[in-house]
Amino acid sequence: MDIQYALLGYLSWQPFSGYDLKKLISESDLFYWSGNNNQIYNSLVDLYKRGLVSKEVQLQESLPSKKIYTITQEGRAELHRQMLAAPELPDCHNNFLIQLAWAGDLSPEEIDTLLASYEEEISVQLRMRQVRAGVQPASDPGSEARQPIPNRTAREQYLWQKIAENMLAQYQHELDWVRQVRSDLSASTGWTGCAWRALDEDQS
Amino acid sequence: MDIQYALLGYLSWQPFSGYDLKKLISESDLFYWSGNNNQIYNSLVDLYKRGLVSKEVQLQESLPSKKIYTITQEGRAELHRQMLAAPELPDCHNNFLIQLAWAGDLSPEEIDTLLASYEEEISVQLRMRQVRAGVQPASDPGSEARQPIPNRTAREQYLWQKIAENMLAQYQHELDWVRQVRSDLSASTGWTGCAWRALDEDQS
DNA sequence: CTTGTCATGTAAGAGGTTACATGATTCG
DNA sequence: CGAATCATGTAACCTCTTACATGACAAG
Repeated sequence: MDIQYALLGYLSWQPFSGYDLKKLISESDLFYWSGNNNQIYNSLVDLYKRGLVSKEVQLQESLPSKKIYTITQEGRAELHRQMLAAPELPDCHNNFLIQLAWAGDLSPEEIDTLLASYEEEISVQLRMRQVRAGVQPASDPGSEARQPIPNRTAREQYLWQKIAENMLAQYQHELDWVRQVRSDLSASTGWTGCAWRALDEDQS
Repeated sequence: MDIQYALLGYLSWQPFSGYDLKKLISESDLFYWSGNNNQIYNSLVDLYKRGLVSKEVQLQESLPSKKIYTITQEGRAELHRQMLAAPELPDCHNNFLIQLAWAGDLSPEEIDTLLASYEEEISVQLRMRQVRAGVQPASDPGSEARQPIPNRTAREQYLWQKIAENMLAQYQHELDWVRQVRSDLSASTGWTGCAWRALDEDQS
């Protein structure tokens, strides 16, 4: 349950409703999230049961009533405990690599088409995330980087920036990798269209 | 269900038992896997129901009987269809980044301890995977790179090598990143132990 | 005498996804 | 008139993880 940790983290800044938290999490690239609310509302109920947050219902005229959650002392203690926990290794589920692993029997053209569409997807994703992270393409002066919650400490801002850089660099690396694989493969079919095929048939 | 795809992939090489497949998958770094067998045996049953593999029971004296699975024509067709499917984006679950996101209130020493233990874990993992992938530390002539199934085509071998490089590079990048963050943070507490603290208290 | 290998499975539970449900209001 | 926003939730489902179960044999 790492979504709970994220919820508790946001609530350590200020009280929020479930709806607010949903938006914060869906707008942030840090939290991989299915996009549906069920998990957040259930987690909040659970946090409440465990006494880590308190709840206050705000009635609104002609709008559904809000539930404002506030972090408790126990919540802050739990958050602090989690902060110091032994770090986990990242686990990356890259289905494309699995797909590629068995793609050796495809024709060079088919493989290249596959790699090209992966390259395109990664590059779109990278650009999207760059924009959201406030990386501007050197021109385009308008549109400031989004700053959802200001007034954080300098160290915290530094950490958030480094986290964003980490994730962007991963997409960048993936893009460089796929481009390199494509150029390798096209180079080797380039010299000798049948060199690969000859090798292949040699061993099969 | 990407484990099924991997199973079908291995079975496209040659027939295997569930136990064999379990070992292949657990020894390979490509497939993130909980380490338990349930998923594999169930997936094989499912593949069998869908007619993608056939099954043959081999009785052995004084050993449990084996079930040897062989890929069918429909299985090969399905594998080929999956090969050409639209690639998915990688989804990386890096819990450490989430942990770090809320660690801004820790003391510089506590953050560095946290980063140091992450660095250690990544570096251990990287070395382990380098060894398994056959990357030798320039000395140490013995111990060849493991080659579970030889007789693959040259293109396939190239792809598997690139896949391994991709994953190693990701760990390497993670290691570089955490080292850079550590040196940044220690540098800024170095010049002025209280510069950070002053900034922090300014804004809180 | 305990641990590991061979070889298969069941059962329970945690976790996450998809879809459905409500109902007023505002914007194009 | 249809779609999006605000705001919360339920129910069914699928996947994955954890733990348990068997039973002979070999190695330290």
